[in-house]
Amino acid sequence: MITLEKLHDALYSTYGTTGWWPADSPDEVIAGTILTQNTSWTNVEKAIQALKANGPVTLQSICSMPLELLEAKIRSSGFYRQKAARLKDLSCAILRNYGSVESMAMHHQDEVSDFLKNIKGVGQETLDSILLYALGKPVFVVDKYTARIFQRTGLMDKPDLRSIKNEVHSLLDKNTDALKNFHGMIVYLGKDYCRTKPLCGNCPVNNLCAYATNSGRHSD
DNA sequence: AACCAGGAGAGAG
DNA sequence: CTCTCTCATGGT
Repeated sequence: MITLEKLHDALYSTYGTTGWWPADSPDEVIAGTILTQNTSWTNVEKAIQALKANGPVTLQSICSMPLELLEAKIRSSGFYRQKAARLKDLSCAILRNYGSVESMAMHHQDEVSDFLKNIKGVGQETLDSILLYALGKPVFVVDKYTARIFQRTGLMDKPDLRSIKNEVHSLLDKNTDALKNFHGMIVYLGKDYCRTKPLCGNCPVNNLCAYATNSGRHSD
């Protein structure tokens, strides 16, 4: 019988401190949250490199960039027309309302959430990723892998967003760094062992890789 | 060469 | 509220 704490500790003994989210600044985190939607991180990295070609990625530079140029730069991340329009709108909206990511971070979580939720392109996971990784709010980010792992390890019968969050929040309290790293370790688990090696023969964390991907599934 | 990647929104039932 | 379709590139 696995517990959430055991899962967390098993991951930690393998991955330790991951340093997730990889970005030079909170502004770059926000760009990344849009670009990575249903897209592999390697494709996102290329887009971010292109954005960085003439200086750091800032909301200001994205907001003032011509849409066509932004589309061209982020093309490698897929869905580039949608993403370019949404990323530009989001960047301008944050600047208009708060002036900067730093001053947005000083507002209360609920207020910022209400603001972001009403922007097209910001769904649940993107919202939580911005809250946690760009603003430092204590929110656990639940992605596809997380739900699968929680279900297939037997941690939960039918994991839904709310119950996953509740359990993790009660384990890690409001420890922002721990919340960042738990999600980071789950990303690493999927990235390192569950994509190119579907059978996950040498997964370092007991049988967890088999649970983290659609390939090599047992039963749902 | 099909299949999928850290999703989100619009429309239908 | 729960499906289903669409958006699109790049790696395996």
